[in-house]
Amino acid sequence: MQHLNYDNLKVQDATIIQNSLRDSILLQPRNFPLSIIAGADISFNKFSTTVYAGIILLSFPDLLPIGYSLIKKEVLFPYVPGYLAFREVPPLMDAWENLPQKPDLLVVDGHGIAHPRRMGIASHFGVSADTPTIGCAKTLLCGQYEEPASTTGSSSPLIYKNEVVGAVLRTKNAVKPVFVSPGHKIDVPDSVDIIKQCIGRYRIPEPTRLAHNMVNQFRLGEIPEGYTALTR
DNA sequence: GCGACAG
DNA sequence: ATCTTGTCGC
Repeated sequence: MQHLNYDNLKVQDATIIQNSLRDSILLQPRNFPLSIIAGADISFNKFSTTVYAGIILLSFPDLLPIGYSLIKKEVLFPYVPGYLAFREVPPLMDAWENLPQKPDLLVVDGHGIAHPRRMGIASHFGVSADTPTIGCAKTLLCGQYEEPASTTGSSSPLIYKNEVVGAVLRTKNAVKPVFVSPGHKIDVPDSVDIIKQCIGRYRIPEPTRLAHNMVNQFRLGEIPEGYTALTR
C-alpha cells in the first residue's frame, strides 16, 4: 500500500471508494499497548499543487519527539469538503512508509467517522495502512452537539444521524473545543481518553500540533526532506 | 431549492 | 490551508 494516487479521480469515483472502504473500518476498544503515538499533517502554499507532508513520532505518555518523516509531493486532487483524504492520504502514506519505526497509534488532522459517509481522513488512512488512527479536527464537518463545559477536559457527544460518531473536547479553559472521532481500530471512548492525555499547554493536542509546526518549517525550508530517529 | 461545508 | 495587524486576557 504505497504511492497511492488519486490525481485522476472524479469526485463521483471518490464516493464509491469511500463507501467501499467504510466496510473495513473497525470500531472497538483499544486492544494494543500504547508507547508510541504519532501526529500527521500537511502544509502547502496557497494555489500550489506541492504539498509538504509529515508524521512525527512521540513517546507516550511523555509526548517527547522520538522521530519523524517528511516528504514533498505533487497532488492534483482538489480540496472538496468531505473528500479531504483524496488530497492528503497519498503524501501522508509516503511519509508513513519512510518512518524509522511505526507508531502504535496515529492522530490525523481531520475527522475520522464523524463524516457524512463515515469515512473521514483518519478512517481512510487507518484502513489503507491497516493501523489504529484517531481524527482530531479543529472545526465541525457534520453532526450535532451541545457545547461542552468551559473547563479543560470537558466533552460532549457528537451525534450524526442518531449515532455517536465522536466527541467535542475542551482542551483549554474557555477556548474553542476540538472534534475527536475514531478513525480505525479504536472506539469513541478510548479516542477521547487518549486525546485528553495528549493535551499540553495549547488548544491543539501535541501530536497534531507538533506535526503542524514541523511540516510548516519543512515547507519554509527550515528542515530538509527526509526521515530520522531522534537520539536522546 | 436552501444552507453547510475537515484542510 | 495560508496571509496578516492589532487586541484582549491570563
